Amino acid sequence: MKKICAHPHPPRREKISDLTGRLRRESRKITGPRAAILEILHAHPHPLTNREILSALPKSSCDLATVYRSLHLLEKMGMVKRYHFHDGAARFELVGAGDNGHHHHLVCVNCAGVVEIAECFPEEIEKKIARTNGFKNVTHKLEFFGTCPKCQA
Amino acid sequence: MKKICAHPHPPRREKISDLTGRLRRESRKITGPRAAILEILHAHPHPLTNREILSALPKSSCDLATVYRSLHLLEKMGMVKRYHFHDGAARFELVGAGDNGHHHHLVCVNCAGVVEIAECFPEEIEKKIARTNGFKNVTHKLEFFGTCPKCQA
DNA sequence: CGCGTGTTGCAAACGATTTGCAATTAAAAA
DNA sequence: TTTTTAATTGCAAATCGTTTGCAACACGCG
Repeated sequence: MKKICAHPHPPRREKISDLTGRLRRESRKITGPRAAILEILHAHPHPLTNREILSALPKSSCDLATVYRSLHLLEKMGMVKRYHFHDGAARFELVGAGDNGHHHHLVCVNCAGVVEIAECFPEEIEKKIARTNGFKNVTHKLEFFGTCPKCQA
Repeated sequence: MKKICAHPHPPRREKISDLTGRLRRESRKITGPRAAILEILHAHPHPLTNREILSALPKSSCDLATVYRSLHLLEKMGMVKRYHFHDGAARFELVGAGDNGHHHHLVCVNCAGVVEIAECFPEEIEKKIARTNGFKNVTHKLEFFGTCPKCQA
């Protein structure tokens, strides 16, 4: 119920120094907690909850509130993306430098294991939907749910 | 920030008596609160939060906890479907009798107005995703977000 | 090295949702 | 219709994820 299933990974990765550089450029401080959080996000290429990040952090590096605040900041700067899976908790994943981070996941409803999915909702159809309804700046949230191989007992 | 935008509606509708019948068949009681909640869901063909349902109910028909419990029951019986839009609150929408209720929404990020969307994620691609990753019983959650005509100031 | 502003820890506040329990009531049984 | 019984409700307290006020603190510029 807690393990992570198989998950092939895209090659986009960014050096930690690049990450901190982005922070510095916006006159934000590179504090201990932030550096540690970036390390964790960098090491776990899956959406993580605030609590998961906290417990992955070296021996009480910081307070849970700081994790929340850091992720807000990173999200506002476009460095992480927020996801919502089955439970109520928000999850965050690092976004590559050039990358806009838009992609989807296939989540196991049993063990919560995550696989990144390359496929996306067809752009032309999304445009048509926007046009038909007179909406602007239309985007989408899309996640797949199912039972992973290991959990098909 | 609170009004509902335009929203064409599919013809699927079910008589209240059919709804209560479904309850009765599972030896659940047709109580005042439940009947009232079904009325509201039937009258508002959009996903509603528990709180919205409560305040739409005739003059304190019941407690908020009862709304929560009723919607859990209805969800478990497959009579309503749960959605998550931008804010943290769950929203529920009645599911037609034959219908499995699977459809998506286009939500205005400004006024929270909702439009039902007929389009769905291509089934063959979903099947391919499931096959490729060895997952079973794969479904998806898909919602569109954008700015509705009225909110494009 | 000292200062000023961005940051943090802590605890309290919050909003959504859940739950224990005793009182209530719809529906089956008599 | 009355009785019986199990489902249901109200209320308040408990949870959970998340946010925030505030005083203490620490980057990093000069």
